[in-house]
Amino acid sequence: MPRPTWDKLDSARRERVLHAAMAEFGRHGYSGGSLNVIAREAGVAKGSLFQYFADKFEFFAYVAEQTSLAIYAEMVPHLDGGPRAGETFLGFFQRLVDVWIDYMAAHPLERAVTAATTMELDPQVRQAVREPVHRLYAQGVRPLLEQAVADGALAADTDVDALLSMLVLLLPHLALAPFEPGLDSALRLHGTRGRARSTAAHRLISVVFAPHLVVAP
Amino acid sequence: MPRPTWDKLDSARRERVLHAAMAEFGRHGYSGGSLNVIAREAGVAKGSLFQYFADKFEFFAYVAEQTSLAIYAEMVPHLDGGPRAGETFLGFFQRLVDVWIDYMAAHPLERAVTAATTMELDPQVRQAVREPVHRLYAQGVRPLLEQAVADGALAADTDVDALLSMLVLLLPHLALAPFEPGLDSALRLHGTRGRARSTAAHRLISVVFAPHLVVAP
DNA sequence: CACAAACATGACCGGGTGGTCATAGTGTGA
DNA sequence: TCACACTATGACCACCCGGTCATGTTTGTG
Repeated sequence: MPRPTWDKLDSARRERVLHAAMAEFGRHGYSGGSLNVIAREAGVAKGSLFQYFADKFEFFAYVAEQTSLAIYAEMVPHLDGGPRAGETFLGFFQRLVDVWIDYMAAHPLERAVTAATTMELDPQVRQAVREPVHRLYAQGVRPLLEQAVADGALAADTDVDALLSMLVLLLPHLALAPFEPGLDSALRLHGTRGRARSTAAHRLISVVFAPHLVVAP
Repeated sequence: MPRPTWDKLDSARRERVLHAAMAEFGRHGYSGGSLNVIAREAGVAKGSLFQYFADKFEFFAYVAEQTSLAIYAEMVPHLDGGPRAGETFLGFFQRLVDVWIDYMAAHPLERAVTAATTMELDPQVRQAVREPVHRLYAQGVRPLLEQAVADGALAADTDVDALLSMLVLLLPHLALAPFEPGLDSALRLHGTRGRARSTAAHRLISVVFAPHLVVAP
């Protein structure tokens, strides 16, 4: 909820401010990000920032939301059709994540902001920033899940809301994982030789070991 | 590397300082944590903190390392024997994670510090704090991996170092996941009906969907 | 007891923070 | 040309930060 002034702003100026804010908040997160730095880098007086946003939190929340929207806009074309002909539901989501990862690779600024919001420690800030993301998921992903349930690809008793919440939490981690030093594709994680059935933590563990297991558990 | 004074300290006082530091750093992370608050909560003059540690970073690194050591000490008895008779290597690690999760449930302070270090944004701080953890893994977990390779439980061409690095990155997330609001066990993630083979991201996705998939991909 | 070494203390420092506000500038419509 | 609403600006505010240091206290030792 930026002030009306923000929308009436000269777009070049608005872009400069947004860009500087993404860079600063992306580097240092919400509490560590400095409004002084943002104003300086954007070539704008600090006072101006408070003409656009009520306070630092609203500013950060706006930056986070805009970033989510930008990513979402990139995903929409791939969401639209649902699974392609002959594509499994799982394969469909795998493809979506690949698209997201490619986007992250091409947009370091958006990636940094995503990381900053994902890594946010303060529960209040984290939740407030996750809420609009949740809305986007509810709009773009929820119908896909419901369709999958209707098609029989997902179990009829699937708790769609719970599944949606989990996706909101997990997918950013997945999209960011390839850019974590030490977790890159050089680890030869492609291909699997094993499988496991167990609790959630167990299955995540199996993900780690799958490419290395000779004997299926 | 705390100053010598720290070790010669009255243990009650030392414990108060450590406790206050874990609480504060656990809540607000490294950059957000306040030495003033720590000193006040510990009932100690701020100047004293600088008699024990050279600066804030060394202090934080020490707190993080002590927390890792405390957790590690709890795990040692379960690491010692390696897999039990009849236990698969994967099942063994699954059991370790369960132990870790139980520990986290019983020790919110250690859990908060783990979260703060895991969520740390600054790459330098994150890496510096992860290094001693890596050493612990190299000491406690690496032999298990090597043994598994020798036993044929893991593929002979397994890159043990890479696998170790990945475990250092992933396991804390797994241990913390059950305490993330919205990711709790109420999601009925136990039991699985499907399996998938694909890239790392794909397999993580399969973890999300496994309990819900009716038809194996 | 005397002396010294070690330690605890909190006032103090420079600097950075989010946020405010009086002022100056700008654009618009009559 | 004037008047008015709007916006850009940066000096300024109170506050908090990590870190220092002179001082007083405690402790160990001969």
